[in-house]
Amino acid sequence: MVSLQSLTRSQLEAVLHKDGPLLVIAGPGSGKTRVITNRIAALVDSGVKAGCICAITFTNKAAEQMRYRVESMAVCRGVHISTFHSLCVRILRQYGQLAGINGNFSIYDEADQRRCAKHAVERAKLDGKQFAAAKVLEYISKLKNDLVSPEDFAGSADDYFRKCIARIYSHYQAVLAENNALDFDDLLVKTAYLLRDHRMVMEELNNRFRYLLVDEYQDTNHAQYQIARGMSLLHGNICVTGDPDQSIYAWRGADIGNILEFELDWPNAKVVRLEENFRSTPNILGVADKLISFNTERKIKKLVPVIQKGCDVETGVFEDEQAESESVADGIANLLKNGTSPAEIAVFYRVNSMSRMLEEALVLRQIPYQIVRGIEFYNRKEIKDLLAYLRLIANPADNGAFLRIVNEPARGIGKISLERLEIFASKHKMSLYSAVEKIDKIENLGPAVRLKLRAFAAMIEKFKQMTKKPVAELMEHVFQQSGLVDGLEREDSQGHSKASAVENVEELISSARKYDELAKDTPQAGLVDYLQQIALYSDTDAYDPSSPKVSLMTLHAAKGLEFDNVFIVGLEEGLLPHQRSANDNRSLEEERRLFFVGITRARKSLAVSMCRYRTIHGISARTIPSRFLFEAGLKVRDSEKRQVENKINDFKYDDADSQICEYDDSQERLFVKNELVSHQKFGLGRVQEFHNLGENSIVVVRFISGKTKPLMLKYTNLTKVR
DNA sequence: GTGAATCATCTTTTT
DNA sequence: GATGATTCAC
Repeated sequence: MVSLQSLTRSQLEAVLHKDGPLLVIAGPGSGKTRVITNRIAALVDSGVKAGCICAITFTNKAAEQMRYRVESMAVCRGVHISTFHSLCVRILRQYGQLAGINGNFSIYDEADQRRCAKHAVERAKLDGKQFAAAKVLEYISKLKNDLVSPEDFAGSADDYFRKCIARIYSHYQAVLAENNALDFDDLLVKTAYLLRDHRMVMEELNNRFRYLLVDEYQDTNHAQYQIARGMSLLHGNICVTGDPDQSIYAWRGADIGNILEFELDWPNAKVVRLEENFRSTPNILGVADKLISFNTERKIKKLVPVIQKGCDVETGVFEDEQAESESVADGIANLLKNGTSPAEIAVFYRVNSMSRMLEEALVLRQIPYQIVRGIEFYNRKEIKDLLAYLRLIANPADNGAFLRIVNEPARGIGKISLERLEIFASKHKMSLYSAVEKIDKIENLGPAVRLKLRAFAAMIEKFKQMTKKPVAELMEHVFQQSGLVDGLEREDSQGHSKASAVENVEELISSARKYDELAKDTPQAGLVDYLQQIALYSDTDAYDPSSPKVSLMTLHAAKGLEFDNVFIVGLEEGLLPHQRSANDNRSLEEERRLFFVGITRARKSLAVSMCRYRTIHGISARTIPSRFLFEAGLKVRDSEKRQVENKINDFKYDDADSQICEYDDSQERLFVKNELVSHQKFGLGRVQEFHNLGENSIVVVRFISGKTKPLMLKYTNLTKVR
């Protein structure tokens, strides 16, 4: 335990507040983590049993880190620390039967969900093109996050589209139930309902966890809010920590209102504000502060710097992403040369696809890096295939798993045969797997296919007998016996075997071995538990703070982390703020917070950059500097070194003042919403937004093609149509 | 009926 | 540039 003397007065207040609701509004770098761990220690110190404390974090990784910190204080061993989703899995396995949930449920990932959604659209007899799976799922997910059931929604849906969605939603839930599967959102939804509808569950959980702690509370959605509330209803010992300015998950249903209205919900709540910043230099904080002040929906909060002045935030403008990447890599190489540890350097970007160029530049300079969530490990084909075998073994009702592997490796069981199997299964309301057991009753199947399907089922039955063995052993066995390994080792037409795929599977098996080791003494250990855990594991969790590597990650993944030196790339309109968020003010403010989060990760140095041209979807296009650069007061100037003298570029970004007078100030340069305009390349369009930023004014135009584009007035030839 | 090959489509962020 | 749907050759 850190000596209490080293805490500030407000930190101390939060640490020592024992009973009753507590809201900690903690700005970036304000020592929140320290407060949480010390508060847990203080609770245990005052006689609370460690097992009665439950801390909920946002990511598995955060849980792991907190577990590490808390358990390093020996008395605190036994505190329950997990994410909402893991906690829900545990609750559902224990109490799920009350809501008709079989304990060995599968957890469906995006691909499985898409399949179910398609199925649901079919059953609702609607057009799969008009109701694309991704769109439908997005809608359903929103409903679930708000705890709106299919019945509720069917009752309130008043237009055609919503009525259709309501039908699909209800079919979708039926499909999931048939597969004995829950999707990510269901984990929360079912738990919230369990707490609401079964007083016994609520009481038991309240008695078990006398103290509840929720971190990153600004990013909780309504379902999570209800779960947290239900779990502390009887004792009221709920402590939430977070920062409204760092809410970046509204798109996933996070409700910033949860934190803003905590005091309404718990009128006797104590509120502590941590506004001092022990992390960043005043230079960095100044930029963050200026930027975030452009947001209207916020509680005014100052960032009070504590540490001394450092160097200024650098802004680079580059020709294209290659030049940008090289400059970043050079900058990193320089830092390393001066003795900085690679673990203290990070590069952030808005979208995952932007990592490629950076990687190339780093590889070239032999700089070690780790990429947080690159091509996701658990999304690889070979991994999903093997896991699908295990899923089917654990949960024979899992049609998704069945379809994935019944012909993987190829066994000569084709689409048409499977269609017939599916028709039979749905007619008799059974799973595909049990339909195979009744295969003699199915008409229209060739004798060869019958034989093949029977052999497949026999193989799965054999695997089933091994489920008591350690997961790693079973996995190894399945990998060998299923024929997957042969498929991967066999050389393809170009003479390459998929050695890396085999390596990936080996990695999976060794991680299963680790699981067997760690879980062997817990009562729930086994195949089902393993699969349920792994389903919640994302590659974000692969980030290892102790390894001496430069970190590359999205701005979202950067939440909760800090580094001495930070690079943020791609400060361009359409990218940051992202195109799809530029339409309404709320998501624009979220983009601003996203940049804010990125900025405030940096302790000593921060460099942001943009490109004049960026290649998106194979086409290189002229970009517009992000409005956030101007808002943050960042001077955009050419970085001299890497500039290619290009006469075609009839403009320069440097020293904005020098070019104010490049165009006259007439009314021609002021636009209003819905005004008709014409662009020499894109044609006719209507003004959607106009941001009057002087010479940096931005017009967002929806063109006749249906595309909406942000344009920087000074570089575009936009004329009014009268 | 099966499996490979081509074509078309969409591409933000994540538990 | 990956994923799924469709086509095409066996």
